[in-house]
Amino acid sequence: MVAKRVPKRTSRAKDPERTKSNIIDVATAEFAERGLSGARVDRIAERTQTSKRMLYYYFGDKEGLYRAVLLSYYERLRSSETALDLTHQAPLAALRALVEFTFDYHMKHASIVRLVMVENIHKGRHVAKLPSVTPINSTILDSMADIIRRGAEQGVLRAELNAFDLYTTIAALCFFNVSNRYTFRAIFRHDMGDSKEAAKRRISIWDVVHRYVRT
Amino acid sequence: MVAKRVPKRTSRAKDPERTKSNIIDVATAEFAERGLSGARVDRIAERTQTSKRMLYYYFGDKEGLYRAVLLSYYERLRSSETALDLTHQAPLAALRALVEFTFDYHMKHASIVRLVMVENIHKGRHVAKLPSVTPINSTILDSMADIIRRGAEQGVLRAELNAFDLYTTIAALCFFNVSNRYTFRAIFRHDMGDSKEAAKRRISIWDVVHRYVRT
Amino acid sequence: MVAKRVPKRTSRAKDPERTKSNIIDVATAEFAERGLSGARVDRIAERTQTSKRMLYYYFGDKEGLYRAVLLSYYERLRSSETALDLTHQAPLAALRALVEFTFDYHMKHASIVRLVMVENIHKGRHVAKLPSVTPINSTILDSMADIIRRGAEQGVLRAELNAFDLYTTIAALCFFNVSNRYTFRAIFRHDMGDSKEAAKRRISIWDVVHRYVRT
Amino acid sequence: MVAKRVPKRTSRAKDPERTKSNIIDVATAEFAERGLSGARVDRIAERTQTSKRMLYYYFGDKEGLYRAVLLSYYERLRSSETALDLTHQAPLAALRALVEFTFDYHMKHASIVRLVMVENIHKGRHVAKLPSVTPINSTILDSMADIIRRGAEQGVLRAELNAFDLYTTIAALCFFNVSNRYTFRAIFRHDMGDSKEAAKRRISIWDVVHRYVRT
DNA sequence: GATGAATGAGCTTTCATTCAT
DNA sequence: TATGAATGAAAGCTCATTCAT
Repeated sequence: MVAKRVPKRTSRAKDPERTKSNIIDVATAEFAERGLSGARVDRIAERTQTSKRMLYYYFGDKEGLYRAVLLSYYERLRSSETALDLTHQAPLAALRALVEFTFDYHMKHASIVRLVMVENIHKGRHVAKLPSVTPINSTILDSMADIIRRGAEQGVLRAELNAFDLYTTIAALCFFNVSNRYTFRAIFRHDMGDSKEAAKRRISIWDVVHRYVRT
Repeated sequence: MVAKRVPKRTSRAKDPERTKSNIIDVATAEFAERGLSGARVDRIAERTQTSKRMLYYYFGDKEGLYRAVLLSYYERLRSSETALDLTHQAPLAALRALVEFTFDYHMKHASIVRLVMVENIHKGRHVAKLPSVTPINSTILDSMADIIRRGAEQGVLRAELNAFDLYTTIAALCFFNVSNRYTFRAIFRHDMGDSKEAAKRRISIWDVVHRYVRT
Repeated sequence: MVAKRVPKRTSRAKDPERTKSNIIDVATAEFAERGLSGARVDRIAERTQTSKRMLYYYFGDKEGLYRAVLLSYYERLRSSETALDLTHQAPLAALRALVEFTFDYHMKHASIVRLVMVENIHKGRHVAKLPSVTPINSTILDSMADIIRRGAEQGVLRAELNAFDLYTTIAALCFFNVSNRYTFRAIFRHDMGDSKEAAKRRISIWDVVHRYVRT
Repeated sequence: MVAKRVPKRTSRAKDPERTKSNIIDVATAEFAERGLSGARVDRIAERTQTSKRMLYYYFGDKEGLYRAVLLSYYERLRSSETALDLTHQAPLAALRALVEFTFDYHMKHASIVRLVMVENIHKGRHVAKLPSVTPINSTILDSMADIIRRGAEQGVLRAELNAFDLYTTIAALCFFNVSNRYTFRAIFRHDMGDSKEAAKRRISIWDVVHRYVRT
């Protein structure tokens, strides 16, 4: 009377790391595209090399998978920022590099912008559960502070500048270009995603920042 | 255990407009809080003065209700902006008024910011179906252009300024403060929603804009 | 992209009480047969006049349904016991009536015995959540005490008898005959469910009780 | 996030018997606690010194393990009963010893009582598959018959007593105290597991039996 | 013998929507 | 117009079991 469950085998590769990162990649796309509640576990599983069962095996539940996606994003962002190596450039050049990198990074990785939006819709409930995220990200503020200090010493940047405030300004200008693209297109018939428009906006943003920081 | 059939309605006021706006208010909160797929029709109906049936009666389906919510938002935003009456103020004063209004409006109506985020997650699919939205919103660009023209004439604003670009800058800076509040708090331990922080940021944003536009 | 869910109709009777009690009947059988975790919601739904969805509509979840089943059992047991009307019979006759009723009731309603076993396996976690059960059941102890008091006054029952203790004895003897039937059959090749065996046991149990209570 | 492959085994003692009895101990607890369908193979494996594979290696499947648990219980019960050595005691003393042993054994080994309940829920389907159980257990009936015969000869026990019937009475009274503990607690606010209550009940049960058997 | 990774079937639950009254 | 009852489809998740090493 107790139904025996006999799994049929299909024989697949046994590389946990590969399996996990494959799942995360697919999940990133789905969560970025549809949000947390809009995402479908089945759809993620389908596009994966593995079965749905493995999502649960490795990540516990849908939310656990979502959290893993968030973490993986922040880790990648940090690596990219670190690679910029701002400390060895002249203050203004470093700042410009940071602005342009930030702009380009957001434009290129739209799905990440979307993920951050999704997470804000959820009031940051899930990032808050990733303990490793804070230290990862505050390094960017250190870089910012370093640029300002050196710039002030050399007389090319205003000494009153605040690192967090300046970073917020840059982030806001770059993020918005991607985040609000669709409503802006609908409302103003202006496509911020168009590459020509984007190029102009990139220059414009540097202009805004430059005029704000210079002495 | 047997639920006796006791009508829960307190007011049987058959006022369609009242009923509809009540539904929209409740729905706005729900959609802003949970997004389109996270929102629950049952939850909306529960918090309404009416029954679930009415919700379908007036708005067709969940998406129709969501669209109605979006439209209602844009209409209210327009009214508020119109009330500013920028044309009769000196260019710089008008610009500052607009910046501060935009900042305050977003801060005060966080649920609207969230709604816009939700709509962008859905790639603007639903605003696009609201034909009346475009004309509603492009008036703000006209105001912007008017300020720039007058400012340039009076020599207080740079003539090269572009209306759309400038408005985007302002919108980005103000929107971001609300939209990315939660991830910033988790990542930088900085609460952009705190009123003291907000007051400082408000000044800072005007500073950014001012330095950008002045001659 | 948002899949519209359009229910197809089959047109069915609209009698909530009927629907609910139908579900409870079917569920009683399933839970008694397989226990809480062994029971299948699908199987219950299948044998019902309604759909699976209604189980959740009325009872919340599987456990809620199980609780409703338990409650319904205790309510029916109470009615039956009350119908005995022990107070108007002579003490010994009343006691014998109670013993025989208890024996017969357990024999006839084996599924209820099984339900009580299931609930004890779960350490009474679910009955504990049924607030109305205690008052329902303690009336039997009152009857018991009344019989003992009257019996002692009339000199036909020992005065030292304790109501709870005596009831436990009766319950134990009657319950066991049904509850442990299967292991006894396997171990002793004796079928306590056989009607001849049962008839003998019924007499025997009254004999045990009688010898215990008489002066 | 990457689980490094560190073997958790502390003792690699390849002692099959030891391994098997370890598994059975853990499984006994799980099956007694949750029943057959409520038990989780994963949970059992976790609490074992070995891996899940071994569990299948030695017992075939979940049901095989359950059967092994049942068998192990009946074997232990027989040893204990045999150790009582009732044949060399005076009839009444022997009977009392048996009653008190039975009571104490059930109280002490509640998990065994639960296991028997579980098995009865499953209608004895699994004990029935254990061929060795019948002979094991009928020895207790032989002892019973022996006591009655000797007691009747000596004029201290009623000659009409039936071994099976008497044993059933004793078993019922002792078993119930453990088996129905939780529902009784919920219903009558009486804890049959409390040691004071149990001591009183132990005396009471002997009283019941004694009055039943004496001449 | 021993272990982590993998599997498919099936389980409980939820959701937007519509019918009967 | 209004409302509780009802619905099918599908969503998230769990389970006993087996493979590769």
